[in-house]
Amino acid sequence: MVKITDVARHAGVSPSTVSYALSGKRPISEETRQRVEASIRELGYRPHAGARALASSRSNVLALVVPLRAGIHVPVVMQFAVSVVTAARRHDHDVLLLTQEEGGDGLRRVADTALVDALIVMDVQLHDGRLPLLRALDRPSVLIGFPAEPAGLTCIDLDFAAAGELCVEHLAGLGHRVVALVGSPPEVYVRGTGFAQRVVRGFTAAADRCGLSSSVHPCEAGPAAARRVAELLLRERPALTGVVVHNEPVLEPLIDAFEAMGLRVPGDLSVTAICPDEVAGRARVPVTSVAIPAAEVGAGAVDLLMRKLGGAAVPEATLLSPRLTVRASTVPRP
Amino acid sequence: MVKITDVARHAGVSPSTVSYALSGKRPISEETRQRVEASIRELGYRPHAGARALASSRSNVLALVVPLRAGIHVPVVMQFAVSVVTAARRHDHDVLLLTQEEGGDGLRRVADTALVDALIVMDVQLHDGRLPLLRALDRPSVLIGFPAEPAGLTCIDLDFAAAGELCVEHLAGLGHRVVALVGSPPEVYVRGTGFAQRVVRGFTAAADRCGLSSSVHPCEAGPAAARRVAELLLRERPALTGVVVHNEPVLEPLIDAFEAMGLRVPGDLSVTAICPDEVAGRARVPVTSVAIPAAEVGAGAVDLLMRKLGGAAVPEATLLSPRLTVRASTVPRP
DNA sequence: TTCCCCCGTCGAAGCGCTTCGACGTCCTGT
DNA sequence: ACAGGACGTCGAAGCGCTTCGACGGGGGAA
Repeated sequence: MVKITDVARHAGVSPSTVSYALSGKRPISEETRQRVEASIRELGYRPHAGARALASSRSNVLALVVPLRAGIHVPVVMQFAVSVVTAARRHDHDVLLLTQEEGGDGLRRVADTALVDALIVMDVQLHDGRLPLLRALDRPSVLIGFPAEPAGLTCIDLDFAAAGELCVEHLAGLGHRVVALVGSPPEVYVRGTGFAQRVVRGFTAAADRCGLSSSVHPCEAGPAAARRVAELLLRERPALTGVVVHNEPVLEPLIDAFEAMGLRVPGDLSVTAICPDEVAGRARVPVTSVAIPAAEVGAGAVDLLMRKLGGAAVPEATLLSPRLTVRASTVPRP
Repeated sequence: MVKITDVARHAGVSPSTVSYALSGKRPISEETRQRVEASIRELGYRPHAGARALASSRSNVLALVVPLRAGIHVPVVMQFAVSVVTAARRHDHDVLLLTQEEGGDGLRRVADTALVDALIVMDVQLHDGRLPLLRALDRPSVLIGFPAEPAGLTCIDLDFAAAGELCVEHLAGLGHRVVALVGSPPEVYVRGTGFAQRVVRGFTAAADRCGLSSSVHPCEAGPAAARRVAELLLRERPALTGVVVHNEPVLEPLIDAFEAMGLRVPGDLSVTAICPDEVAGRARVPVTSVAIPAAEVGAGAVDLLMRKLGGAAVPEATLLSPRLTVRASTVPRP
């Protein structure tokens, strides 16, 4: 293994000079830097990560905790993860993968052993057991998602309330007067998943503001549940012409159910969804939707973390504005 | 930060004794170990990962390279990743996440900087550009998937040839005499994805062996392509009664297409697939299938790596036996 | 009883890097 | 012309841990 002293000898300088040439933490003459860089290339020098971490107390590694639980859309998680890795690499950092399973212990372990400099936690619950730990840890962290009490933490996420509003406003703008939200399974609300509740709030608020008649309907996964909800809507809200779906696996079955009941989409019913673009795009009728900007959120989380590691103050809450993509599933009210 | 010398002082022993008590690399009296452990607990000692890595030249971190490319089923990748992390934790190791995007450079970087002790590479192509690098690296690695020339490497995967055979044998056992394989998109074969070709080999070999009439049909993703293949099969192989599908996204559309053309599954046509259980299970007709044992493969890869790190010799090729789950889509030939 | 060897422990020497203080040298302002 | 800086470099002191050789004491074999 070639080490910094080898490079130093080869370039005719001291090890500290090599270090400074590499880090830029002190001025080094152009000529010396050239020589050092040439030696590094020639010898194929690679600084030893462990030694570096020990001396600098910086590992240049971030921890990423990914969720495993049911009900979360795996491809989106993957997009997050990939964008986090990509963004981290831009800042010369690597990413250590932790599973939710390990819980708080995993976080504490990688933080306490100085394996990582900072942490990103996905899928935060409203009353997440890891929150006290994250507050107490001596390393910076960023949450993807918002807990009930985000004070003292740094959080980033799509602005789900605004997403809910945006869908309603889009429908209202098309002249729809009676709208319904088909939401996540009941247990998601019970569990206290913040974003689901925030969608409901945004949906309801916007409907009230726009003077629409609105209702909210949690829905299990699967075609059977979709059919039940469709029947219920048809029966109890016959004037319904606008539907917002916040429940990926149910989107297609729900549209199928409507059609099976003689309601054409978008002819009789305009449908908009909050879901990944791929889900919206590949449905039988491409669905007007607000996408989860996974890549943006991931990159944003890394940027926040880097700023914190740099000692900068960052906002506690970062809400990404939703963007609505109009597709074939929404039309003006007949 | 509490360090090993603090523990040593607190327990009234030398730092080396603490180290040995922790690692077990030298005998330590029961009584001393007790005392050391008590001190560790009391002080909340956590060994510094970087220092440990530097002194022992072992980071206890594995690299995992995940693919990003189109055409691979994301949930399966995630299952791999999670099972790798879980298995690694059982061996007191952590997992560093790398994306395919970084290519060979990423592998070289984490290996050369001693950030990781060993590497797991997913989605290996038949003529993968990273193979020479992996062979040259001074750290052990395990490939998930088989390249054309696996000599000198350690590989693990589902035995796709056997999976193809198993599907055929299942159909043959039910009395079917004319079978077809609906495979991956043509580019997958062109790209040289080993497992796709191995399925074809197994399928053809078993059909020949069983005296069946067989044919192979690559197929693009999407319902349109599925319909085309269905029509082609109906037209050119009217006696067809058994189909093997090795193409997740096409499975459902294909069945839909058959039904739309008046062919009932399994009444007229028995269908079996090589795909994740969730895909097979959630289809309109639950499909008899051979699953990708992602968790097994991931855990197996980690085990191989640990053995290699321990200095043991391991087989170059590990093929996991396919298991066929019979569901509603296959019945005896009428 | 004597010799050996093993058990359990210690001290010290690094592992490879960063960083701090120090020290020339050369430039600039007055 | 000279003090005061800024610049560029060096040496040495660690960062916290593992590991190697050494050593005293006790037990078994002869």
